[in-house]
Amino acid sequence: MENPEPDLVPTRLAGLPSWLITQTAVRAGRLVADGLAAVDARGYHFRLLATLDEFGPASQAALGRRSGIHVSDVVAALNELAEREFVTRSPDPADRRRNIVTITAAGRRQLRRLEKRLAAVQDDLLAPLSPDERADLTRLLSRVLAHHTRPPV
Amino acid sequence: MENPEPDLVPTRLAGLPSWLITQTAVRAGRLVADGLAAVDARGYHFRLLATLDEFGPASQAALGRRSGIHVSDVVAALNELAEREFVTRSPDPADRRRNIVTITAAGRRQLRRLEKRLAAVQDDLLAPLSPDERADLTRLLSRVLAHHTRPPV
DNA sequence: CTAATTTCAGTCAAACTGACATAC
DNA sequence: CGTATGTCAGTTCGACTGAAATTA
Repeated sequence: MENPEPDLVPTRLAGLPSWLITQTAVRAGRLVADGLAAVDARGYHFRLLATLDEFGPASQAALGRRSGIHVSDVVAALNELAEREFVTRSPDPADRRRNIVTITAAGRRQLRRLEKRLAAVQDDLLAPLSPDERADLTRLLSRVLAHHTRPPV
Repeated sequence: MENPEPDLVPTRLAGLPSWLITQTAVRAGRLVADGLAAVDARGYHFRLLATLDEFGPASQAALGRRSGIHVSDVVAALNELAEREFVTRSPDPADRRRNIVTITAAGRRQLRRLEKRLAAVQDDLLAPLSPDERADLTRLLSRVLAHHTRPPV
């Protein structure tokens, strides 16, 4: 019982930027989820693996701040990643509250698979746009997003 | 325990269009939800009221197709709207499977309130963009969205 | 004492799934 | 018969909330 194709879409919706953004995000999210599901992963996994690979080992709290994932969700996602041995958790001797999370070699291989999938997704998602238009869209969205992301103190 | 401000965001995320779109959508969704919550409404309410106002009375199934809301969610949202007397449901004499849903005068007043709120939200959301840039963004998103919305047969 | 970290057990809105009864 | 409609109960993902235990 999937959502059927739309009839006429009300112009009050179709012209509303917030609606365009959230609806496009629904489509983007589906493409991403499908792409990652083929490798038995989801968005949080990519975000955490990419963050670990780019910044190196980190505490769960730091990981959450960098990836934009809530700390409590970091716990759950890391459980899943650790179970598949894509990351390891070890206590920080310098601060016994912390876990130091490290990406493994298998985790890096998985990350490469996820990146490959995601590159294909971007191409699919932005299919109707020329390279210049894709750059425009990226630039505009980056500015909007930055404006709504108060800088870290 | 809200999500803290981001540290450095990994460039692998920050440059990914799918990530920009979904993250911007998170911000947009928050602004919309907050704006509508002030009038004790949510997104589904606006979408249904706007659809009813624009196309007139309709069955729940047609309403779902036009607003992009799943039929089963239309049921729940209409329950909420009917309880506040913003819409009425009456059986269709010509097809006894159907309910004919109609917006009431109070519903139209509520819709006007919601539209006012949403106009302010758009302005807030797109604050860093010039009018031309806003139009560019809207145009680009419309094209992407249209491409991923197969036309009704 | 306050603050940060990890963890757990929830909530929430939006989208979706599966099933059922009823009517066309 | 197959299909459309309305309804209900349940799930999923991402984001968030509140609280507890531990340690700095």
